[in-house]
Amino acid sequence: MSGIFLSNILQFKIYYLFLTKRSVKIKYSMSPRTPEQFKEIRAEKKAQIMQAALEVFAEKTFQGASVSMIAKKAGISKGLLYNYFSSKEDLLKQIIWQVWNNFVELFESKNADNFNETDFEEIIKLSFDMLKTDYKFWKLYISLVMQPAAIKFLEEKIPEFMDEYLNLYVNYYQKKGIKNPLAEARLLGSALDGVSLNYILDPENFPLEEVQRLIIEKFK
Amino acid sequence: MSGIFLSNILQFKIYYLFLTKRSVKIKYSMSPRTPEQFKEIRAEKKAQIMQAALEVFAEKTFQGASVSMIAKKAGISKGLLYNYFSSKEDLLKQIIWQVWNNFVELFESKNADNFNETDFEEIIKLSFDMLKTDYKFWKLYISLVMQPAAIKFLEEKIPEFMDEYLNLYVNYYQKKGIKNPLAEARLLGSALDGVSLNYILDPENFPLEEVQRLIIEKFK
Amino acid sequence: MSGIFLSNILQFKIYYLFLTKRSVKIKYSMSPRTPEQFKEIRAEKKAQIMQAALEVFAEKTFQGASVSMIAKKAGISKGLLYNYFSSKEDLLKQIIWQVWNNFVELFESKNADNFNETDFEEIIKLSFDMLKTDYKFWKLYISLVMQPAAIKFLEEKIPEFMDEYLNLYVNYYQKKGIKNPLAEARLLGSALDGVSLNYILDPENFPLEEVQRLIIEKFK
Amino acid sequence: MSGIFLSNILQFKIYYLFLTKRSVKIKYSMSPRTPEQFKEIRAEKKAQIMQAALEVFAEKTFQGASVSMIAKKAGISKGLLYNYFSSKEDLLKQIIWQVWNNFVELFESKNADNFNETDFEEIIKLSFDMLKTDYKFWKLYISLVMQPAAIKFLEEKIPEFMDEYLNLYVNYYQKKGIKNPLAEARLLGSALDGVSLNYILDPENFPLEEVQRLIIEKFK
DNA sequence: AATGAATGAGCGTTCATTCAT
DNA sequence: AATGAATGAACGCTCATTCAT
Repeated sequence: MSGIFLSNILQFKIYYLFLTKRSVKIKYSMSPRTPEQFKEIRAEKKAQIMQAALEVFAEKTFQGASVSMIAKKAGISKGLLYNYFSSKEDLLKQIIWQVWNNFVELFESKNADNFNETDFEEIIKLSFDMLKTDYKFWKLYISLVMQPAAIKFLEEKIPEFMDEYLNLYVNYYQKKGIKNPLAEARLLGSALDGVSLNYILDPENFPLEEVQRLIIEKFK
Repeated sequence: MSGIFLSNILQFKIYYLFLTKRSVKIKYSMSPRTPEQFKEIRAEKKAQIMQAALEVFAEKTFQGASVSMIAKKAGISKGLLYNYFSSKEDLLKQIIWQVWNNFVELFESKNADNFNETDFEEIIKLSFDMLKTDYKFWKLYISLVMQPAAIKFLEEKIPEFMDEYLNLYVNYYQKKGIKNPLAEARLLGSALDGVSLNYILDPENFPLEEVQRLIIEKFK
Repeated sequence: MSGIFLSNILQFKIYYLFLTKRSVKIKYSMSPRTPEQFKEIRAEKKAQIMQAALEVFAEKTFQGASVSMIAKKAGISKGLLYNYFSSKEDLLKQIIWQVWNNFVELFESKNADNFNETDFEEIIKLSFDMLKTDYKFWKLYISLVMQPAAIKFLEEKIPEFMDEYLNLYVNYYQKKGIKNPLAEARLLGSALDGVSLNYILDPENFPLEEVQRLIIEKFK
Repeated sequence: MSGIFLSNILQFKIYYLFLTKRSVKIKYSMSPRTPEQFKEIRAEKKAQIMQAALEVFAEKTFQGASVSMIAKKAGISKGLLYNYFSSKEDLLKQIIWQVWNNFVELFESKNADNFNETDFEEIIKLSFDMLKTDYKFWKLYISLVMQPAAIKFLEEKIPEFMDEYLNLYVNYYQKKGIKNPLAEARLLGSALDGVSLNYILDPENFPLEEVQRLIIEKFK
């Protein structure tokens, strides 16, 4: 596994919005529902459950969270949850994978060859921006993804993706003539992870702006 | 909370030794025991239980670990465990606090004024050395300390200690004329955290030596 | 209760046909339906559900069968099932009673006075024939009728019918001058039950033909 | 599967006594328990649970019986039941196998060569005697053993034992010069099964004595 | 100091049944 | 007539904790 799982959080934005924008209650017409309406209802309810589960898992640990708590937070009955997810573990798996797939998909769209200093600065800035704006989501996500239960699901996905991710930075540093580009890339990833973690744990006292400037200065 | 909880792991060494050196089975004479011997037996058994609990908690999460598992791993009966700890939560609390107290105590003995470049390099080297040598312990410790249940106990202790810890590095950077010494110190702490985390998660592929050199180069 | 509930299976033939002949999918015209057509649709769907339920009950036990399974096997929604049967127990009750009523009705039409040796031999032969030909149905039926839940419903019905059934054979043996006609009749019934059971449980190794001959030889 | 599973019930006597004789409450001394005492307590409690389970399974079906009911009937808590049996299914399995093993063990001790007419008559008489005396146990046992869940466990055991059982009677009839000894043996087994079943279902009206005489007369 | 039998609350999950559409 | 989302009670099972010995 590697540093990417905390840093480079930028890309989750879209998923996050997707996850949350639907939690508004929608009133349906009284006419018989079309299959499309059923699907829409299901999709919304599913997102609603996943959001609730993410919060409870983050606060209590996967093992410490009970299906009752999740159902209560989602405003549904315990039984209905099993209409959408085959088990508590399936619920976790779907949360993890959906986030991860969004992440990977977006990341793969980047072209490693064109990655220049401006891109670097921009991506760092955006990442820090995200961390600040979506503080609540990242707190949840980090809490979740650090748990053994979550890592279990991620472990099989990460290796294949890892090279590609590192390559972006390794190439970048190589082109800049840095001596040990891999170490440089791994340290950058680690630093981003560490910053994310420390900011999440103590957002009020962590000097995020200045640290961001320092990272750009030291790693650009 | 802050970056210190993962980085600067050096100081745990002594506690670690304390914790493990006693897990050797000792045979006692059959003659009537003195009160001192009783105390010693109690102390040893307690350490033995805590060590077992640390391992089980790390592997299974606090919530996922059962008292039965811990008792089994410690080689005692479930009932006896409650002779030493009033509850599972108390067991966790005592583990966390004992580690923490050892940490704080040792750290406070350092003199911030004498901290020079040689010390810096040395402390970083020692930290990385520890990470490598006591890999298993740190894996356990990090797994444990990242759990919400553990963080709950640490949260009340950390703030008072935080300033002192940061001061060491803030002073160091101040004396060196660095522009923003606090940001520099927090980034260093974060980087150390991130490195610890990434190395623990993938020790075989992480270029620890080179990353260590890079850190000294960038942060000295 | 008594031996009749397994033996003398001949009489179920008509009911069996009634139950199965309707499980063929029938296409209806799209023109507005007459009330009679509605009734017919209802009747057919009911038979279709009962057939599905019989199979699931037999395989899984009444308690082990779920309404979902039955609805699925019948090709309808769970909700619709409750349009035809007020509860799972009602479904079982209706299956049992319908089989039973067909059985009784047919049996009562026989005239005990005319029952001679030729009739005896014929009825035994027919019974064994049925057992072989409709093996699958009898397996289901026996599995179902041996369950406490089914016996509960049968228990109230049987006594009134018992005498009549036994009378057929008691009269027969009386006319033949057998010493204890009741015991003879009950042993015959028991033997037929036992044979049915054993054949159903192990059809490949049970020497049905020879056993049939033996029964005629010993009980005629 | 075959007829033996109901008939020839004689051999269970010892097990039955074993199962029931222990359900008397025993008071233990107040001194610390020796390991032997623990074992004894466990064995007794286990028998007590098995007896309760046999009764509930028989009345409600394996699937219809709940662990709560069994625990209640056994006078213990639900949790304790799992101290003795790893699952509800394990409980069923242990009941079935223990009965079965006792049965097989005793049966195998019989010598097929010495089996003469006196033995035959005696074994039939004893069987019928058992059925009458231990009516309650046989009712339970038959109800249990007819359930799919129980048959599942027996199925693997029976075939190897079947031949031996049949051989006893096949040899017997062969020596007597009967034409089709296998069919004769299977019919006898079936008749005994049927009689057991019918007697159990309606003990007050079934003419057990006379039927017994008839069987000896017809099958000796 | 030490055991392990015993409890009971709560877990994840299933399922008969209802109901809005 | 027909659907399937929704409920809630009860299921099998686990486990932190207690207690007699």
